[in-house]
Amino acid sequence: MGKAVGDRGGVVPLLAEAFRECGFEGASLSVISQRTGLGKGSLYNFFPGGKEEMGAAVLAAIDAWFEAEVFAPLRAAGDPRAAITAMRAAVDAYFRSGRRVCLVGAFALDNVRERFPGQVRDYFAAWRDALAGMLERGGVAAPEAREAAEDALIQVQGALVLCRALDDPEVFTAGLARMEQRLMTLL
Amino acid sequence: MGKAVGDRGGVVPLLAEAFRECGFEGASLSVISQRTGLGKGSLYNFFPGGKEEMGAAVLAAIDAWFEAEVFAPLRAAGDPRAAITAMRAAVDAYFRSGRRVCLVGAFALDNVRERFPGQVRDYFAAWRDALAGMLERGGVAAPEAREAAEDALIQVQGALVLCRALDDPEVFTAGLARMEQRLMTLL
DNA sequence: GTCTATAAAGCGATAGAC
DNA sequence: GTCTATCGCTTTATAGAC
Repeated sequence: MGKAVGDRGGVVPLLAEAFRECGFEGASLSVISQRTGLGKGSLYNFFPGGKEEMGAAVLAAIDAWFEAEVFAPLRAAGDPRAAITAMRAAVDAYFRSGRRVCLVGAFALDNVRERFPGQVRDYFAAWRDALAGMLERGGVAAPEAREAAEDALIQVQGALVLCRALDDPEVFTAGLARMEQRLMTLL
Repeated sequence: MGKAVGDRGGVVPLLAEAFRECGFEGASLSVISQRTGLGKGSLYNFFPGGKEEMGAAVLAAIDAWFEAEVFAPLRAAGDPRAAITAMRAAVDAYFRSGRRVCLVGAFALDNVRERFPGQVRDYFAAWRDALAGMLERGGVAAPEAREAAEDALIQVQGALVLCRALDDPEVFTAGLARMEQRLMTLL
């Protein structure tokens, strides 16, 4: 049984958790119905496009969160070293120190990716570009900044995979620490 | 339509490709039937346990390949630097420069993981331990060797995720190169 | 050993009462 | 706006002919 949620905006976070924990295909409408406390009729009232629209809404919400909490701060002027530490803290909090999966990364590996190719790509591209831009403002040359940004994203995603596979949260925490340290040495 | 394969051993690679390209849930029996050219009756003759047994057989085959081509060479005595280069080459070839997904990593992110927890964990643990042991023989202290090994695995898995998400094979190639370089600087 | 036919269950999605 | 009932389809798995 799930919570009672009044509007579409309140449903999206529950959908996101369902997709994260069960996978997009594994989160059937009956699972979603149980978790949200809403009947299928209500779900289709909020999302006439069905699961496809639910997935798109969840990806949009994730992108909006990162835009506000991670990308925008990176783009804002400010101490680069402080920005890196803030990014690390936000990422660690969001992924609950590795206990939470990155839905966008999971979609990318799965063939669910082919249903939301633009949203998956844009999420990572926006993150990479925001981080690379910040590094450039900190004095790093453009090609090196871009490579370092890609490397940081790889570190986050890889740490999530290995952390889940080994079932060891420390793997994620240590990986994030190395990511932060490597970015710091560039500045 | 698929190839005609005579025995169970010949079917497993086709199953692996089906799971990689469609995901474990997305690779339905009808898809598998088409790709292997075998009817459902034949498939259940080879794998009485159904998809569960197919998944386990594929994971076992992947583990066997890496055991022979990656883990064992790492455990064998020999020049550590040459061993690192050989590992990089084997990994790059196996994942087809990023165009192929790591099924074990995909299972780890998806909740399919809960169906094969031991096999997913053992694959990464064996890789990490073989690599860490090789680094130790090269003179790296045990804790640093283990961390470097975990970091290398993170690099591979993260590069596969980002490469797929951005649809850019160069992301994988560059990530592997950084992995190799970082391991080299330890020796 | 391989096939076709079929069973039983679950899926996403819809209709219509309230 | 929310529910229940139901549609049509696909799923995994089995049975039985050959």
